[in-house]
Amino acid sequence: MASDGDRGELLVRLAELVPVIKAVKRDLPFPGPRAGLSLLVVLYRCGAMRLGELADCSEVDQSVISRHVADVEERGWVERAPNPRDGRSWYVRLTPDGERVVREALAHARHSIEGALDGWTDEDVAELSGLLGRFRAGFDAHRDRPLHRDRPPQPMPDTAPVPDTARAQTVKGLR
Amino acid sequence: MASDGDRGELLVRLAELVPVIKAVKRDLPFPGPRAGLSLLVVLYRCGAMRLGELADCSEVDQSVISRHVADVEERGWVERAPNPRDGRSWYVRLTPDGERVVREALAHARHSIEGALDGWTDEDVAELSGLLGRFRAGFDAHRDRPLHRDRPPQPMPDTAPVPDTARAQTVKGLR
DNA sequence: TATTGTTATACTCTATAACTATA
DNA sequence: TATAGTTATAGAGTATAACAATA
Repeated sequence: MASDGDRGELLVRLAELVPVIKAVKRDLPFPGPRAGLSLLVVLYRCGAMRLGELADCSEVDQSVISRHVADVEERGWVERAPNPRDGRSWYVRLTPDGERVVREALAHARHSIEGALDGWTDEDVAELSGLLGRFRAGFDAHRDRPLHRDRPPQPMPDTAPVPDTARAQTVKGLR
Repeated sequence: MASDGDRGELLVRLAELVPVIKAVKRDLPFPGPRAGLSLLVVLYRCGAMRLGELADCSEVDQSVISRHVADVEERGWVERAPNPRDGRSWYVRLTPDGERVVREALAHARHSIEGALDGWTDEDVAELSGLLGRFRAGFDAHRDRPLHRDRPPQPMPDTAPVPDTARAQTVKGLR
């Protein structure tokens, strides 16, 4: 088991990562609120999911996700499909345009951290990625409500996406 | 040099750390706004510094730091001392009470990530800490305005801390 | 004229609580 | 009765711009 001092050192290293992530995120040429991007990345990695799952993965309240999804939906980056097995919930998935936006943002961010990896070997980078993944998995495993990043993509219901106008009606209870 | 795919993987691992940090921070029994805590941790690690330096380290605007410092100062966790070599600037340093608050917060956070490190050896943890430190240093080195985490503690001017009432006067220009 | 720090203002992000609809 | 999602509201966090004091 890792000693207390070692854990303390790791904790501070993680804390010191926050300004770095903040800087990388700020420099992104992302059109629209940055919070929407985090949501798109989750969908890009894990596939379509319900809003509540999206909230859990993002560690924010459902009400927050609800607004952000509405925002990126208006921008045409995600679309909804009703859950045929539960009329209360929606599936959210990336549109092709949304996937393009995510790819571009990730490519830019990759460029931002490029300099930080000067002199790193492929093995060094893989080692860090692996340890971070292990840490994240361990954290999820010991959590009441895991962030379940490794949740396998749920099967999408084979229904057509719901156009915005039609959805506005169903939201008002006319479904 | 690390390949593009490896860097992309690392990037996503870093992004996936954000909800973890968010969760740990949320659970802290910290009295007062969480933003103030980040500031205290920087002072705890790097020692006394000016507000502008604090802003750089925290990757936020000076105006933001100005407000947060005023807040934690009111709570008695930091104190200011005038810079004898430059009448425009202040040094900010932790009070004993502020240091206690930081230690308690860090101890609690250490406990929060304990479970995530189940089965880790001291070497594993040290390896991750080391790689993160190296990454951070590399990022700083390639930045226009580095976050200079490793900035050595500046010598504190040997003046007495400025009481709140006295400072209110100097702020109004009566120094 | 440039820089340090403060303040006014507005915008983004977030949580809480009340609500609708469905299970 | 419980759960998924929405909306109203308020609070926290932030950046921009204008400002005062000092270099």
